[in-house]
Amino acid sequence: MTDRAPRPLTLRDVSAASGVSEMTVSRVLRNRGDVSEATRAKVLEAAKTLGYVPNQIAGSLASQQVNLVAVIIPSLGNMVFPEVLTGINQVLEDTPLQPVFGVTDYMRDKEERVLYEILSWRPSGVIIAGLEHSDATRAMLKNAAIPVVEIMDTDGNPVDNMVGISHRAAGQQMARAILKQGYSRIGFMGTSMPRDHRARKRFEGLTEVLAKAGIEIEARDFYSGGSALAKGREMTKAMLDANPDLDFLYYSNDMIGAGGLLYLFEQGVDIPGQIGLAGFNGVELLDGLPRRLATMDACRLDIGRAAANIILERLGGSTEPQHITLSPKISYGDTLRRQRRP
Amino acid sequence: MTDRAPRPLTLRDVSAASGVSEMTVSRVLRNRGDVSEATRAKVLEAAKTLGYVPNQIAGSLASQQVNLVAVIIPSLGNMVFPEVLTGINQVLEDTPLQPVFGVTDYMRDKEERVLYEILSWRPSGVIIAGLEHSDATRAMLKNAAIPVVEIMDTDGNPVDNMVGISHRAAGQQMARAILKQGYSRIGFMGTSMPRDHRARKRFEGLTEVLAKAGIEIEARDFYSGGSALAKGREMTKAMLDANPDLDFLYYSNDMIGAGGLLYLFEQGVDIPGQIGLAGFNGVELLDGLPRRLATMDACRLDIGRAAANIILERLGGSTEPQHITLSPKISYGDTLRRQRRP
DNA sequence: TTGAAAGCGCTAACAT
DNA sequence: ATGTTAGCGCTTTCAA
Repeated sequence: MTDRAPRPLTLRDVSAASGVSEMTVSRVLRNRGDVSEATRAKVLEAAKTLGYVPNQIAGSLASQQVNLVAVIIPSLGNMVFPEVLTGINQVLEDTPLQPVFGVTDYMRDKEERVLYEILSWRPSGVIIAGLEHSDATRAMLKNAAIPVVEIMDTDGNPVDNMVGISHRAAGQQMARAILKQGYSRIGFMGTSMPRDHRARKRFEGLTEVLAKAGIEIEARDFYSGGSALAKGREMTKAMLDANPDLDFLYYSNDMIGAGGLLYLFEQGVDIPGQIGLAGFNGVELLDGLPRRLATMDACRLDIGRAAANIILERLGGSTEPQHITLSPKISYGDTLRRQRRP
Repeated sequence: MTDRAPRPLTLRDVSAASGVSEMTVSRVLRNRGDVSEATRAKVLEAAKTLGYVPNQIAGSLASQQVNLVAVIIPSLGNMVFPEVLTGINQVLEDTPLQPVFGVTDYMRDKEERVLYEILSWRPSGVIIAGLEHSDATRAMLKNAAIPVVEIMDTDGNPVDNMVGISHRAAGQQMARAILKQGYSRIGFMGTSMPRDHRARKRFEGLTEVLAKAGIEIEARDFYSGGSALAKGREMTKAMLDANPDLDFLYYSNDMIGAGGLLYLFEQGVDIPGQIGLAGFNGVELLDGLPRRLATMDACRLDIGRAAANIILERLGGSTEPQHITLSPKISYGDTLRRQRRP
């Protein structure tokens, strides 16, 4: 094993090794400006044999350009945000931009700290989940003088750009579908995350439409921690034991919905005849359950891609803030479309 | 809405606003050196009202210290790596260090590119998945002269530190458990990822031990893409249709195992009497299935935490490379321990 | 306890 | 096509 380099190599080293000025070395390494093929080859050769890696810190300071895009998300704990990140990655892959992630754990003050830290790297853009932020956070976003995209949710006023779905509309849409299928005694189960504004908005959208039809949620329950699948099972059992007349269960995510589905399936309950079910997110995973759970796609990959594209366009000179609302479709699966009764 | 700042604020601005030298402002903002309470207050006040955010680019260049830890992983497509990231995050949270992620999609050349890009930020340490890298990648890791931790896998020679489990041993251990329970006609299903060295090593460990007992895998099948749960179902059906005498199915991950389990459960197959099953990863999700699938914990969170701690220790002065092998335990669940036959 | 000077490694701008 | 100069915004080092 070779010894570790005591001091990282600099342009000066490559310059010395190749007999070319630092400036020209820099030009070669960045493919900028006219450089003769001969010197070009010399420089590349020297850089490679030395194992030179450019110092972006110095480069960014000098050029006043930082090829970083800050991405701030609440959690890595389910597949939702990793998928968004994948979308962002896909788009940025072919550009000089690199994503840098920060995780807030759904906490406003942590969001503030993370944003502050990440802004201190002077990124070229920010992608941040949600529209609800502290005043300080909004102020930082505005003062940063860089493109900002707020993602996931479009029910609110963005600082700059936004792309997502309307979770309120999603809840409403689901309520209409439920009513149309003739269900009327409805239970709700979700995570107890007071900070999850999107789940809250879906719930509000649901209850709004139901209320207009004179219907109220008859039971609700919340959980936190543990295996979502197991929780879905337990909560479903408990809710139906306590409210045997329910004919529809709306879950705030597909995993607990899947748990409920498995439980009811094992009990031999007629789905969707006696009880209908729906979740949210459109996780690919569901395609292996005994029944396909009704759900709604949260457009995670598309949101990530769109957000990254907005950043690129804004950096490319476009100046109009973009507000993109994607339209998730209900996927009825096998648990929402009631058999027609004779 | 206020206008956007045309030029980001600098220390100079805070200095001017507070009537204190740049140097002292810098000291206050970093809590370094002795500063009188009076000036301290003045500076903080000025910084806050201006909305000053320090420039780490400049700071890092001047101090030759970059509080970044590079984290290079193959994928965000399942929960394995997000969980590792969570572990890393947890540990780094209370330190000045920030993780920066890069994704390789299980491709060596992409790993090389990503590492090069990320090293150009001069991070203080690198955490990278796996032990199999291109020569260029290994050379960069060595030359970087920073602590490197290779994670997940300990079957091989690390550049510097490593922490993970032996996937070969995991496969062996599972083989022994399978044999001990009296199974002998074994099928294997996994992802067709030639680059997933860890899955390969588990498979090799399995076949080694079986071979010593004079047993060969009787059927194997691989998939790529699509819903793992659905694939598990399909593949299981196909494999058993073609090989009805199999009495054990080993899956390279829990999701396809869960699919197989659901299928067999619906078919009324006696599990684990007629057929035993096992997966790998120990995903929490499994706790809601009709039977608990046998599996092995991949220690993802622990690996992330240990890796981050190693980085901290090495940066703190410790100089001994650490090689940590965690020991996953088989979780027998309900699908591996055969009922005793009378 | 505070300030002044020098320089981190690179690139923009201007020579040649 | 190549080189020179100045300076990015901060911190280290030294002086007061």
